[in-house]
Amino acid sequence: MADKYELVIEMAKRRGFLWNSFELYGGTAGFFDYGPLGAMLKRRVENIWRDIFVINEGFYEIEVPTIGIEDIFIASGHVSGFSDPLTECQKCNEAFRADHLVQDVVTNPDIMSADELTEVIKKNNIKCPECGGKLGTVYEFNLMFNTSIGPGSKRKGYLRPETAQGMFVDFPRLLKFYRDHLPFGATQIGKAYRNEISPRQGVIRLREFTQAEAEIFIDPRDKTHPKFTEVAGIELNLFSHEAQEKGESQKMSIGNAVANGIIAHQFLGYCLARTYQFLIRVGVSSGKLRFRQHMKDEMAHYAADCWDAEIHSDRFGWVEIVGIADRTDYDLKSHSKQSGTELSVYVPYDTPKKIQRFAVKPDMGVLGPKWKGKAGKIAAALKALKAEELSGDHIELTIDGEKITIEKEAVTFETITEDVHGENIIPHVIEPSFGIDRITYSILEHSFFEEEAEVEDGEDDKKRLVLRLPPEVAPVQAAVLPLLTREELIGPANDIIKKLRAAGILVAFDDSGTIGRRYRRNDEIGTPYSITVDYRTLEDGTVTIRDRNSMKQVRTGMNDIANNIYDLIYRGKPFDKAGTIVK
RNA sequence: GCACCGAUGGUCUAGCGGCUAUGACUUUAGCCUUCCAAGCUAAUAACUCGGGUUCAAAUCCCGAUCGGUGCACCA
Repeated sequence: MADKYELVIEMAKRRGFLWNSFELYGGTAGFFDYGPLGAMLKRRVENIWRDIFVINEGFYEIEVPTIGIEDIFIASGHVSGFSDPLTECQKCNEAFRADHLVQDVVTNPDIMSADELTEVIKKNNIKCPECGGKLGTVYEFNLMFNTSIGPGSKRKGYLRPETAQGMFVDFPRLLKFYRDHLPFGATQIGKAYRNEISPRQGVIRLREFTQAEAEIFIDPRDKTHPKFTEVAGIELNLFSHEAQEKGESQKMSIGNAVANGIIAHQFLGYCLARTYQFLIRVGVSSGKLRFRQHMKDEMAHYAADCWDAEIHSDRFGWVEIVGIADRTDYDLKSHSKQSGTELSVYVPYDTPKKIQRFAVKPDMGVLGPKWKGKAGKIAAALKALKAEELSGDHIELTIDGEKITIEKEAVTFETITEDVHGENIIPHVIEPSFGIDRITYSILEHSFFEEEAEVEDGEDDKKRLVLRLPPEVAPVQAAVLPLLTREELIGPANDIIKKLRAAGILVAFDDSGTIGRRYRRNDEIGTPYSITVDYRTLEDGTVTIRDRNSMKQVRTGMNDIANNIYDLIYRGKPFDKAGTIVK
């Protein structure tokens, strides 16, 4: 009956990967603690993400407050759009979306306030669709956690529901940092918060979770990627619109998918490829990974194309762990409007363009003294006029409802030809957005194996629990085990520990119980390598290294043990090159 | 948020109105042990919380919390 989720979570709790938060006080749904091993695992996943997106792609990381002011979320649409108007039946207590109930009677319920919706329901005598009962007052349930900034409640604040807005808000600073050149990107790894109505599914649906997001600002006219050829050959499991209608995903190279128009453009394809490489590197199994394209009706209206990386989970089926979207210029435009600041990039042309422009020049020397305070408005109105409107003897204007007549001497106009060297464009945004908690859980589930161990005569079936984590993400990277609990073996073991720690390797010492038990303990938490000190160590200074996956051993010198282990973990050194095979 | 089901050491579990609350595994200390968990000895450790019924509640009732399942929600 126990499914894999149960097995994995049980192990994770017992060994210190994941704990329910606030357990001491009974716990609260939607919150999880990372224990000592879980926190380390998660940190290593984040660091690999940094290696790929920050170091190799050059998208510097920023860090902004997790609390945002109201303006940000008005611009992003979260204040209005991240809430649902609910109404409850007074009789059967069922809750309904008020906007859905009135959509037949009014044209655009989306933009109506709760009060307006209440009014509409009352006027049209709309009843509970379940039992026909009376419906209560409409209220907004917003999924953002809110708070107030400073004493009193004047300044509203919200815990951010995504890290993305931080990068958009800092756009002008980022643009300067990158010296006014497109494309550029910024990333952020941090907490985000959503006050889910009823979170279930353990660590899959959290109220506080960690996102790793990149916002990459590109020229909307050029969505190619200079390094596209590097990834064009990578084959992905694609679940496109068409594939979803057929119900079957297809293997296809990124190059082909872009060429055939399945993926909208190179830049998006490139992000899919790097996402794939990241997920495989941290330990998601490729056979349980697919990229699903959003259907047209599921995509945000502003998005050009959107793909989710999904992993297959034993209990939950296909689960979204990454979203990769072309958000076009939606976010920058919204913040531009809300803040009243232009958010654009000046892009020079290769060769300057000749542009013919009609220019109106009000003579402020005449207008100023005559019209005083109104002169500014008059000048602005004049500039908006066309040639034929300016050519009469008098020009009639209406300023603040007052008719004003301007003599033609007060204004000159001409059509001028000038060189234009470039233009301001609003970049498009490509957004790969990663749910780090879901990825961390996926790794645990995909790495978790229950194996039949060899059984000697007269023994029952034996199970070996092993977490086949990639060495690079394993929280404990090496265990040092004296074969027997004896002083003379513990000495060299401590020397080895010192060397490994100096090389930045997280190492555990364990001398409790039989050697077999200790191997199993380490298998269960995914420790990739165990170093055993035996009596031969005292004779010739060699130790054995045991490989967690194969349970094979090599014997090697303890002098360069740190380099040896480091190469095994980080440089992909094959295990049989680490020493001479034992047996 | 609604409905149904569940909750006992770290983990799994016995209990069915009255016990000093089973047992196993784990863990810890010691013994033994020269390479793949469960040899020996000992120790630590639990009735989710709050009310109620009763002489007496882990056990019955009510509520809360958490977990599971279905519905709703998931920008």
